[in-house]
Amino acid sequence: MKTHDYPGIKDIARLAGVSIGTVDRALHNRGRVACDTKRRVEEIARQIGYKPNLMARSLARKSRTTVAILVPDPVQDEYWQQVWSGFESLFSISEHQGIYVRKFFYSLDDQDLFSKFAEQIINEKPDGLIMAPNYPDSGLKLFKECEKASIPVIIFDTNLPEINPSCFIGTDLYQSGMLCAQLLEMITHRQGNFAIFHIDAPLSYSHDMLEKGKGFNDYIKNNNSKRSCLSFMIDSQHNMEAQLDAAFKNNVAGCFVSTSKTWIIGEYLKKRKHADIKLVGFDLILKNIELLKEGWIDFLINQNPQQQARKSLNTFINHFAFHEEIKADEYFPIEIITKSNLMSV
Amino acid sequence: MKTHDYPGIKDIARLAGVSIGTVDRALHNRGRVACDTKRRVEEIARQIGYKPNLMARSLARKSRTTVAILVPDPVQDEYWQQVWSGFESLFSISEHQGIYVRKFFYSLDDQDLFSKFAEQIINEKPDGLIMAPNYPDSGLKLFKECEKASIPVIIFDTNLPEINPSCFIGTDLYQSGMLCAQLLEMITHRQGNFAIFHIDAPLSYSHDMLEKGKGFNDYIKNNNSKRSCLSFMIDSQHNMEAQLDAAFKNNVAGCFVSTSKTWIIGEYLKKRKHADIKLVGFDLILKNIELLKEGWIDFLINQNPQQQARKSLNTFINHFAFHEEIKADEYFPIEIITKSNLMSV
DNA sequence: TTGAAAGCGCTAACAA
DNA sequence: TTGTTAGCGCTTTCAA
Repeated sequence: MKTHDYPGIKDIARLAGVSIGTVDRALHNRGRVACDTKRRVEEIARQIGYKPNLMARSLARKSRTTVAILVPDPVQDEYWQQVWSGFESLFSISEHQGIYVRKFFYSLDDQDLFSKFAEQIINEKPDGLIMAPNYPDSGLKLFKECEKASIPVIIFDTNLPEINPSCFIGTDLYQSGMLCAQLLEMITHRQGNFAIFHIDAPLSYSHDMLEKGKGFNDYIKNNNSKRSCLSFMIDSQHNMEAQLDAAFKNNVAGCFVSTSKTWIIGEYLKKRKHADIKLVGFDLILKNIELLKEGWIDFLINQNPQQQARKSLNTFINHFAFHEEIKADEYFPIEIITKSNLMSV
Repeated sequence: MKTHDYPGIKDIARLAGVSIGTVDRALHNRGRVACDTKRRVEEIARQIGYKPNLMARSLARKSRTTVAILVPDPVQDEYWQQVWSGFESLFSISEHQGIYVRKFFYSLDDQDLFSKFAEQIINEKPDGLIMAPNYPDSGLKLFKECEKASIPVIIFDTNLPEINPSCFIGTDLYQSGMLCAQLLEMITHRQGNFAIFHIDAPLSYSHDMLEKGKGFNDYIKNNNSKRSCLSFMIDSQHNMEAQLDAAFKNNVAGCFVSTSKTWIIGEYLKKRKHADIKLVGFDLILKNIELLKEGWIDFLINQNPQQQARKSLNTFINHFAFHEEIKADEYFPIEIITKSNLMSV
């Protein structure tokens, strides 16, 4: 370890012939500094290439920051589990920077809980909020109240289109629908139609599904495909097989599932031995991975839940600890996963 | 900002009835502490959930760390430019943590320079080294000397198979060859052979190319494809078109290029209007991206140069600043890029 | 408008 | 084996 010394506020003070207190005030526009000294100090700081030591700064400031995270309960499903593990992976670093996380887990079928937490968050006045607005109305309301309280908000996973500019971190749903269409088109050799399956659409997901479906449809329409797209809403709780049997009567050559429930169609294809029907869908959850390996699912789109989560929290770390600005929307790469690149994820 | 107070070393001292000096020694096994007090202090620390304040620690230690980075010159090509921009993106953070980077750029066709830098690095004794061992022999030698000097080394981008265990950060070349074969197989509808192109193989890249080619070949062999694989070494400087014309006489239905020079084949296909020949290759460089958009390249494999670089430097940041262990080999996800997910990267 | 000084939580040198 | 103390570079309060 070398002791590579950088100029500090003390050096500036010496060179400018003032005290460190004055330097501090001059550099931070805290007023009460003669215009003249201020200029001199700034000039010297620039000349010697002064960079504040941020560790010392936050030590001295003794500032502790709270970031609230409002997301679906990870015990509920694997996708949100992956999200949470992404957040967790940064907790040690964030705490080292004096940034503490307050978590709020709502249920995907309990809008009231979401609203209750929204209220609680407003009351607790955190320094930042990361939220997955699965309930767009309540989400929008919370966003606006945070705005009023000037609490920065990162919108996570699903965007709120009403807000502009916002800071969204997630994937472009429409685009990922297009991508699935392209892939399906590329790998489907035989003639036939494409089927879009929306499985078990709860209120809190319907927006996502439709957006993806739209992307899929538009790609097919705009790329002079000879195929038609048929959409099916499937309720996996009641008579699912009958619903699927009916759907597959339409000469289906390729399927697109708009959610992680891709495995439901995969298992159906396996059971019915439809080896020549292609299937693409979403998310690297265990059941999907299994079917991908076996060849019943051809492509999975990975929305990169861990990384999205890390990026979100990291944005706040950089903001609060390093005073970087929070940039506007950041769309995440849409990852294509197939048998051969699965293990590398 | 709230002032959420955490227990510190002072609290432990008070509770244990000793001085903070003793607590410090007890917690850091610096010896010279009665076995008894040590246990007591540790117990109390555990009970009150003591976590050291790392900012204060590094401030007090005043330790400055140097990490050497030995990579090809970014002005030479776009791929290494992307790598370097990945490193750069962490410089502000790393400096905040007292970690300073010393850079060494060698040329891809100048082994001597690599060796010269290797020597220089050994002399300067940095606290860590990140190197892309494009010249395996010299690279291996440097690695061993660092080992002797107990300087941790991260092997970047290309692995040195002789070293085990090492800390490699990059993609699995063999696996990415397999992936390309799978993709090509999926999208090639018509009959015909697959051509593997190794373009302008300098000494410093041949290992990579061969490894990818092997993966490609093995996939085709082991997945009862009816196709054969033909390998071609192309020298783009002399009579390239003739070489390619000769190659394409072999009823080629799909092409695989083992490097970023995929665009060379793409441009050839475009010129000869071979719209029905599929093409997959590597790296998101501008010329490739253009041809991907136009449809002359079907898939590109992204080795994620920026992210690999970030990960490498980040590993050292976590090591030196947060005292995390450096984990063994870390293979990076192999990203599949096609027209529809291109902009999201 | 300025300077002096205390202290953030920890390390490390020195004294006891 | 232990306690004391002087910093690390910066912020902030108080007095001048």
